[in-house]
Amino acid sequence: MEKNDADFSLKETLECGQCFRFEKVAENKYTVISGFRVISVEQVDDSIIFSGDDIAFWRSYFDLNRDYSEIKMRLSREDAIMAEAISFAPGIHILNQAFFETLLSFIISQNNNIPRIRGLIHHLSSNYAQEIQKGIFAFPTAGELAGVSEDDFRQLGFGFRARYLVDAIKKVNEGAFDEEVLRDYPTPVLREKLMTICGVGHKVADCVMLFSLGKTDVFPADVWIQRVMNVLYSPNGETADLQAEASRRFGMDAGFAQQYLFHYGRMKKIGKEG
DNA sequence: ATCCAGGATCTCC
DNA sequence: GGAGATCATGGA
Repeated sequence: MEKNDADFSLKETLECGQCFRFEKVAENKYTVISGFRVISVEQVDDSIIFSGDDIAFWRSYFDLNRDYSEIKMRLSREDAIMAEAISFAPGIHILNQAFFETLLSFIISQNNNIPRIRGLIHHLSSNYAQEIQKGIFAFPTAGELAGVSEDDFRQLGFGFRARYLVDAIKKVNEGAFDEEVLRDYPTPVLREKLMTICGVGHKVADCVMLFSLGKTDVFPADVWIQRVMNVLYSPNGETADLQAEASRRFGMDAGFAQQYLFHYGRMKKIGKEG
C-alpha cells in the first residue's frame, strides 16, 4: 500500500530521537514496532510503502494526516534560525506513539544515552512481552509487568530507574492513567497528573504528552534544547525562563519546533566542545 | 581512569 | 524554594 507525502521523511522521523523501537533493514527501509503491532515500511521518493496490517493505525502513528507545510511556514516565516533547523531535516513528523510504552521509555531515558535506552527497552520486551513475529517482541502491557519487582528490574540493568518503573506500572494498573481520558485533560493539569508518578518530572511528562498524547504545544526541555536555545537564541546570556521563551516564540507549534531544534542541535553538536 | 548520557529526587539551607 | 550531590550502568 502506498501513500504520497512530500513533507514526510521516514528516515528523519524515526532517527531524530523521539522513538526507540525501530530497526533499519536497508536505506530508507525500517521495521517499526508499536505496542503489539509491527510493520515493515519503506520510503521511495515521496511514496511510503507499508507491508503489514493496520495501515490506518500506522498512518496515524506516522502523523501522515497532518499538514506540516503550514506548521513549517508559521515557524520559519520570521525566524531564520528555525528556518535553518527545519531545512536540516524538513521531513520530521511528530509520531503518535502508545501512551504506556512512551511513559516507560522516557522514564528509562533519564540520565541515559540513546543506544542504552534502546537496549533496556528491548530487555523489557523480550523478557515480559509476547513474541509477535520471529525475534520481534511487542511492548509489554501494564498487566504483563504487574508482577515484576524492583529487584527484577535492577537485575536487568535498569539501575535507579527500577523503582520508578514499578511505581508507574502500579499507578497505570490502578486505572489512574487511561489514555483516552488523559487526552481530554488540559496540558497543565495533565502534566501535574503525570508528575505524580515517581520518576516523572517536567521533561519526561512533556515528552509523554508530545509523543503520545497529542499535546503538540509542549516544549520538552532537555540538556540539548537548553544548549540550543542558549547558543542560537540567546547568545548574550542564558534564557531565564525557557518554557516562556518557547511559548512566546513558537506558540501552539512549540512541540514541532522542539523536535526540529533538538535534532538539528544534536547532529550539529551545538553547545558541545569539539 | 574519568566523564557523560533526551533527569529526577533527596538533602541540605 | 533554589543550589548541589547522588543515583546504576556501559560506552567513549
